Amino acid sequence: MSKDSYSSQDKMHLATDCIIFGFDNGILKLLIFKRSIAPYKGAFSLIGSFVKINESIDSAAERVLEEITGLKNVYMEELKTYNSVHRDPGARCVSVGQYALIKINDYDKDLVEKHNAMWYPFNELPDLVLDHNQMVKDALARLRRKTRYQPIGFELLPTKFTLPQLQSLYEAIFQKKIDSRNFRKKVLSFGVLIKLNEKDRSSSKKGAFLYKFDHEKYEELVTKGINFEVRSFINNYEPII
Amino acid sequence: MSKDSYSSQDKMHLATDCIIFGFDNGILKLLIFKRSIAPYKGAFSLIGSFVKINESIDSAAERVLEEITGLKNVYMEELKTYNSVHRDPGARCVSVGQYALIKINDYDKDLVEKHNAMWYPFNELPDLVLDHNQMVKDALARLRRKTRYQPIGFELLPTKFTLPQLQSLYEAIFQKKIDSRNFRKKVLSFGVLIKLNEKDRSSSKKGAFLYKFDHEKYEELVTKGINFEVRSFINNYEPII
DNA sequence: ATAATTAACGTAAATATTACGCTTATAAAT
DNA sequence: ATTTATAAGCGTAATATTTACGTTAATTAT
Repeated sequence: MSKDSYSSQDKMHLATDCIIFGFDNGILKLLIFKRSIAPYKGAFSLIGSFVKINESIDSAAERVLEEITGLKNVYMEELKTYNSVHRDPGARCVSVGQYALIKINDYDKDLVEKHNAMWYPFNELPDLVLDHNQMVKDALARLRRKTRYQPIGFELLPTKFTLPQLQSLYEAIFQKKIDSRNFRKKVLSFGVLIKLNEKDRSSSKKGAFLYKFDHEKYEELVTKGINFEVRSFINNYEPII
Repeated sequence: MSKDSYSSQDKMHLATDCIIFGFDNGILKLLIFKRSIAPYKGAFSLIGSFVKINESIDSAAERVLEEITGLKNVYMEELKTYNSVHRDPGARCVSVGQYALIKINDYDKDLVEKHNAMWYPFNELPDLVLDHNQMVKDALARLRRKTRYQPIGFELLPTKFTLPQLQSLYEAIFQKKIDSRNFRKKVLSFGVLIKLNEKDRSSSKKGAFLYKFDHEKYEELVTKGINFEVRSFINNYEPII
């Protein structure tokens, strides 16, 4: 949800709301915005839109996402529907949550600012309208689950990234410290990382080698039925409160 | 989808379709029905309904499920939305797939027959209307994924079941032979099965002990963060074609 | 009795995970 | 120049889990 105004009481509305994740220097963030128009003027909300009669739900989500961040071709996936009859007091409105993973340096800062949107650390989110806080929780749960068996996290990192960066992303997602030696061993063993002849020195004197994700190799292994399950993520991570 | 007739071209319809799994003596089956009214009269279809303005999507699914099988309190979960603009040539209709797992001996046979519904082995499904075959594929993929880490399969077995039965269920879901000694060891190790002092002799002279699922213990372990991941299911099972 | 069949139990070998210790490269401080 | 501090990178032994497969048990039919 997060739209303009309603009219008829007897019409079924279909909307989509985007749970937009970003990863900023060790911190998992969410893009939300402060509504400048009624209803819920001044309140925080996810970014969403009604679905038009001649567009698919993902098109609608892509449309708002581009409108607000300037980004196209973003990783996005359906989360679930939010459909309780009275979730939106203004009208019967079913909303399809979609979670998106974006590379946080790529978005259009002017656009975001213009729309009153801003990045909030996941742990410091304000109250959001309607059931949007629930959507956010569900999205993190899904992100965690998906991350267990699919190297989806790469969507949140720049194209070139270091192993320590990758590790800190997983630590942010699971809210859990990981042993760096075992982490390195495990992720390299999948064989989908290409080591570059370049270092990133922004966080240490020694500098860490940059890697990129080998999409081709990944697809090849997926069709072979290889699993990317990471056992150490599975156990003992912090619950989502 | 799977409804009566449409009127306006400019209205967004919301429907739900149920992918109903059953497990019958080693074979995974699906409950579908032969439409006796237009549109698609005579064609096979999933069981579905429009969602009414004053009911949630799950209520709608529960409503049709009860209408056709007589069953209440069935395990059911949202799969995903099917929302491409032209998926239904009759109108703009978004359908939410819901998959349900039922104990195949419990349903009301007269009701099912009356509605032209019937159980088909998963591997021998006929062509279904619209995108229903895709829904079925997606549902199996989801069932497999979910089964990996949650003992969801019990929903498909009678309350009392034997270990060989449980194994054959997993073999049907993953289309893969499992070593019975290792299977037994693994599932018992979770500690959520209660051995009964009763045997089922329907499939062997020796007879196999009956077990029941310990829901309480299961919930307790889940809150403790125990995982029910079964590694041997993860690898090398048959792809869904 | 014996054979045939499914169920149940056990154990060794192969793999994978976990818990650490140690070295390396470099910039900043002395 | 040398030392120091720090993150990065590599390796290995201990532990746990999975896999492969041999054996025994209960029962009915012959």
